Amino acid sequence: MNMGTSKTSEYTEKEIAIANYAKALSHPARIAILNLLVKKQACICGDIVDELPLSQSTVSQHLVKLKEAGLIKGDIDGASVCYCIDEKEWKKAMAQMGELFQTLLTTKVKCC
Amino acid sequence: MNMGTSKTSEYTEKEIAIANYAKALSHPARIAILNLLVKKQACICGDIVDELPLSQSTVSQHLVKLKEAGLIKGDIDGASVCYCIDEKEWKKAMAQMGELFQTLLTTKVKCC
DNA sequence: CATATTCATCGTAAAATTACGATGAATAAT
DNA sequence: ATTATTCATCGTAATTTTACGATGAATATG
Repeated sequence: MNMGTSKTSEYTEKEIAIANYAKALSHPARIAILNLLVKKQACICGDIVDELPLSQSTVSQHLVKLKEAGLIKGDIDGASVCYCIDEKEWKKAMAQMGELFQTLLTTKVKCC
Repeated sequence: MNMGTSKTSEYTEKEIAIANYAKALSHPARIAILNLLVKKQACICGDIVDELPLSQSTVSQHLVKLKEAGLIKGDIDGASVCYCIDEKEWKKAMAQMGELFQTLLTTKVKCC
């Protein structure tokens, strides 16, 4: 029995990509950082630390995760660093997530 | 110095809500489950296990997390359970996440 | 040059997440 | 009634995440 077994051994690229973006957004501190970057309408740096209930090193780690996910970029500007939304990458991210959202929103569910 | 200290001791409700939704989506298995629920256009149950590279108990745990986040619902149907997208809750979730996305997309960043 | 500021990184500890097998409860089938 | 199927939960181990202080590199300021 069980001839047509189709247990996948991996996930699709898309699934992994979306999960990674979601992971980058899965902590309130990182959402707060993104909001700060927009609200201040300027590339703040250590100011982020002042606005969050976290130490400098912890904030730095969150910034690394946002950078790794490609959601923000940080340019060195003298002694300080200028962080801001990476518009181009952000759009790519949102396009991928939006695709999933749209599918789930528009597909008519007819059960339960 | 530092008179106007405004280090927040907490995050906003919105930040926490968005982070929670993102956390629910932060694992490829859970993205795959959502896609399966849509693709099959029917409330599958243990079939999910056959399609994923995970054990039954692990899949069950992922389903719990999706349920806790309010993204899916599961109705008991005899011996099996019928899972499907919770349309109403899903729309609420997407509205909240979409709000953040829109803000970050439309706000003109003028730095870096 | 000496000192201060800004930020990243290292080491470490605590907590959360992920995954599995084993077990059990509930319903269905024989 | 017995047996099989479906799913949740428990216990546990391995890994990842979160957070902090300490330290260090780089630039700016005195």
